[in-house]
Amino acid sequence: MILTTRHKELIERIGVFHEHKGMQPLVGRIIGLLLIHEEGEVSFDEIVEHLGVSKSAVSNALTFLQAKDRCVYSTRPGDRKRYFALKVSDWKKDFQQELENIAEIQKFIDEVLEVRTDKNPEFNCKMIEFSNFLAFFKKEIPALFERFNKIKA
Amino acid sequence: MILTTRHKELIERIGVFHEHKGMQPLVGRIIGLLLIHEEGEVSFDEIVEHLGVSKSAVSNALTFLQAKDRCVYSTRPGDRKRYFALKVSDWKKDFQQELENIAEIQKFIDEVLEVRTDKNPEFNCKMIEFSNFLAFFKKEIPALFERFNKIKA
DNA sequence: AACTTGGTTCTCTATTTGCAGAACTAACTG
DNA sequence: CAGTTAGTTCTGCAAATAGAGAACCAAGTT
Repeated sequence: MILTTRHKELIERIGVFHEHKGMQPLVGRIIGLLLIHEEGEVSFDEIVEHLGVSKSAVSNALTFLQAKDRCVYSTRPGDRKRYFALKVSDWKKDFQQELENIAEIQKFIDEVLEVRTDKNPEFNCKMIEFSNFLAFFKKEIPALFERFNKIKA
Repeated sequence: MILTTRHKELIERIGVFHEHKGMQPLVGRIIGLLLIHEEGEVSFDEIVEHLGVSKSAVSNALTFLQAKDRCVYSTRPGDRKRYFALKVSDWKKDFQQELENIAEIQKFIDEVLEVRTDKNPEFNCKMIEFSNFLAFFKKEIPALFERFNKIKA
């Protein structure tokens, strides 16, 4: 597959988006490439060539993506190459994970409430409300997916 | 206010939590301190002392927090010091912002769909479903807050 | 006007990060 | 078993980051 300027530019933007989420640059670029590549499966050296980076960098980035369960490879009979693909099927799981992650702050809020005195009841009150909201939010996550499945059907 | 080991350890953990979100270390620690400090308002040099860091580092971190609208300071008559506090009142806005941020990926998904051929319809199909879900999710965010307000009342 | 206080800005440095390139391994190939 | 292919691991470096410390500024004090 030949990448146009538009493809390349989109890969870069997907890359920086993921950088903002804390991923290292190349990891984000690879996600972009795997999203854009028409076959969805891209060999190791295609990644090296399309992104113009070293084999070592690609190897490390792919190891990371696989460890995070965001990427898998398949092989073909009579071909030693590995063909890497995103686990797009898992987007629900991933998204749910992200939602749960941002609600993680509740643990800290609750710990903070344990150690706080009642010198500033207004502050404490706000924190309690936030904690309650986060608890509510966590409970709502599965319901959200159910409602989506319902309207889709 | 005297910080116990438990306080300090909690501040550190809140710090690393925020580091994982891409903030620089000291910024996360300051958030922790402002959460834990019983008055909720902490002077510049109290921050310096409690966290054992330089004035310059604190100055930069506070500038950042204020720019991100996560922190404000107030002053007191006859006292030149600034007393810094988290904008805890804004937690709803902040949380909503975070939710919208993670749904930002939809823009990229849609752009990707524009440039993809139909060589892998299964892949495309998954992506379309994901995009639909994200659109649904964005619409649901305000409703979520409304429902919370209702059960709270 | 010199001194203090409260904070900012500038310069420099230690650490960390992200990657290149080379050396290496493992499996196949002639 | 020498050579190729596919990818990994190791070593080293350039750039980015985070923060220290000093110089600095602005406002009040003596």
